[in-house]
Amino acid sequence: MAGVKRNILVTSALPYANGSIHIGHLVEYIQTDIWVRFQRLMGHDVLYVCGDDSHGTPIMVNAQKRGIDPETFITQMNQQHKEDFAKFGVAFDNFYTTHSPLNRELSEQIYLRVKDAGYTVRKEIEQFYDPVASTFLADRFIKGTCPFCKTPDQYGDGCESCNRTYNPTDLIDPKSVFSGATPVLKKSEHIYLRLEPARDFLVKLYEAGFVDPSVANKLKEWFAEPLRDWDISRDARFFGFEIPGETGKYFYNWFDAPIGYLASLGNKLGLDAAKTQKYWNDPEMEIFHFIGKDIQYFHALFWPTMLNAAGLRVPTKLAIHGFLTVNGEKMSKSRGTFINASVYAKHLDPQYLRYYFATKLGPTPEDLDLSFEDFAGRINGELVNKLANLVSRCAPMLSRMLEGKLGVSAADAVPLLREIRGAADELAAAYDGRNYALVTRTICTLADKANKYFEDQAPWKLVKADPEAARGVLTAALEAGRILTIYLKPILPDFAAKVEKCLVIQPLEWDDLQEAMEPHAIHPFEHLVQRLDMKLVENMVEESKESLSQKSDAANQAPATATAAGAPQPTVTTPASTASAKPAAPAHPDEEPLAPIINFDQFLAVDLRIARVLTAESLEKSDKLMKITLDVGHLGQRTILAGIKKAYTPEKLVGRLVMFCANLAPRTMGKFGTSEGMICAAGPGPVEVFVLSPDAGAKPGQRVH
RNA sequence: CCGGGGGUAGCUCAGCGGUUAGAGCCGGGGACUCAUAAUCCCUUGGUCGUGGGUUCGAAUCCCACCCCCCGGACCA
Repeated sequence: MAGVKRNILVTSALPYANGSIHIGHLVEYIQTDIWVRFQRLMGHDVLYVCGDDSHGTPIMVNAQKRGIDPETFITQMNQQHKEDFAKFGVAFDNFYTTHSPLNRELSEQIYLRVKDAGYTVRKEIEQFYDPVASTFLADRFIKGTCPFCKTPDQYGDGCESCNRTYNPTDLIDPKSVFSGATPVLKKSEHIYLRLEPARDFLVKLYEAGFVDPSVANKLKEWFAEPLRDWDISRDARFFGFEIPGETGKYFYNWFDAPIGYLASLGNKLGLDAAKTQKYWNDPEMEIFHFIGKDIQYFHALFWPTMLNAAGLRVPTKLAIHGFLTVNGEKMSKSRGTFINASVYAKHLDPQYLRYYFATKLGPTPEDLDLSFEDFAGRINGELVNKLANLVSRCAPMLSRMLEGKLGVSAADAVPLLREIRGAADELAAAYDGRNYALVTRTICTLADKANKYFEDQAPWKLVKADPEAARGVLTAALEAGRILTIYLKPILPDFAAKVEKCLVIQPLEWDDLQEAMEPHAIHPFEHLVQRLDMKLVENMVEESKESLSQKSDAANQAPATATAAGAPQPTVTTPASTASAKPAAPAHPDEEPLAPIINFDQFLAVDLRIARVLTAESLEKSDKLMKITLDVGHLGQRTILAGIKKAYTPEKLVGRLVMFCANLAPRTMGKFGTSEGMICAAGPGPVEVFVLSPDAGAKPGQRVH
């Protein structure tokens, strides 16, 4: 059955050591863990390694905020991550960190070979520089006034008040956080990884099954244009590894992060850098990376290019999953659906989530939804009522009425048991192909049949007339339960352990499904899973809402732009950009914080006016843009492009009075033209937008005071 | 607007060229009492997003359109 013994290295993406693990991340780790447990159950050799992505500016900043050094911070996060994963049964062979001597050595060696192979190029770019501290400044180390809302003291990558993102060059009155000096633009040389030389290699790789065909199609879109070089260096004041042969230059953390897979492997096996690479290169070993679709770029484009250029083998396959939504929407802190792993585990059995995700996971990178209603239905209706019930109704009866002794399966159960055993190959193929939804569906169908068999035989009646016949029925039903437990074991290891204990059998392997149990005595039954009470879900949601107010806990607040973003977080980078790991804030938070206090002069600086909408036109080629002309009385007419298309039709706007900002600098918006001001509206957008109007009597052109 | 995925019973989904379209849950009726009020039987419920086309035959292939989700552009 097991066939040839496989040697497999499996990884999950490295979570970023800047925030806690949440249920979005868990999709990936649970998916991977189930696959690993399945392969082991089949008797294959599997190493499952992972670790934290521990480098980068956000980590520096976060550590600084807490008044600790980055090393201490990432050590704490590493511990927390390990604990969280353990709660969910995610059984890594090793959970390491990219901030380790082995990873440094590997990164240096791989880099030097990539460089020697001609895959790097130096380019000069302009960047802010602190002339007093003599250091280049990453976005996070520049503060200034937000160019949009004028809030002072904002970081160089985005405003915490209005949540808009921008470049540090856009800031008004920028200052270095180190010296307070005004940064100057200074040229800096960055090192880039060239991708174009790897073009043919990559295309062939995709065609050879590196990814599933549906994914390959998407990847090939990138090849329509020349592949742009990837910036892999960061200038000093960076938490990471210095690039060999350079001064003040560090590896961008996305360069050393995937190398962390090798480091974790080598660390597990006690190998040095050279031996780790040799081990990695073993052609007999399969390598599977489980990742989210948000980091396809890195794993399908950069990573194979790096490996190939460095003379290392490329992984066998990328297993890509989609994002998690909760109740059909993105996880939301204010709704309490942004649920941290530790909070979940406090309220609910982690097995529920493993089972539920399994019922939803297929081989494609489709998004999956955690609907609480569906969740409770699955757990109670399938896991408890079907699966657990089968053992739960047999074992106690056997103990109470038949001395707890198993006999020989009743003859009339032969077709049932044959059918259940017959599903083994189909189930194994489904597991191997990551089609867990099919696995659970199939198992449930078989459990239904076993329950029906039990019902038809009515052993509770039979036991009075013919105890031995009843023993045969109970034995058969428990045999069915045992085989189904083998099938479920990768998903529900705890459940399986309890069944093994109750039936007094050795830890189950896939091959054990062939042979029936010998007659023997069983142990008293204990519940395999508790019924799920919706009240517990509500409690969990409540606590998740509360943690929103704990602003002090920066780790919990940190946007999950981890290497392993299992959550519906915005994609952080593009393949061509000089990607900085800046967290992209949601378009509008549900509850915007109060902006800092301004003085009267600052208020006066904003010239708000009343205007009448003359024309309004929805722009065809824009998702949300509307072109509006305003009559502003003595100030003449204005054309404004406003992002309110999803909320308003032209008819609803023409003729009405609105309030708008008249002294905002004109802004060119792509191909759509220039916007001369901004119409005032409230709401989180883009659908919920509410344009403001004055009471009757106001005239176009009047200023709002 | 561009790219990707999807629209099948109230809900979650399977089926992806071949008999009268399926499952689980939910609803309704009944049976049973071993079991975590679980189980078993019966049952209501669908113009398979819309309109064309190809075919002896289409939920399944092709074209157009509508709607939803995910990226992107753009916006905020």
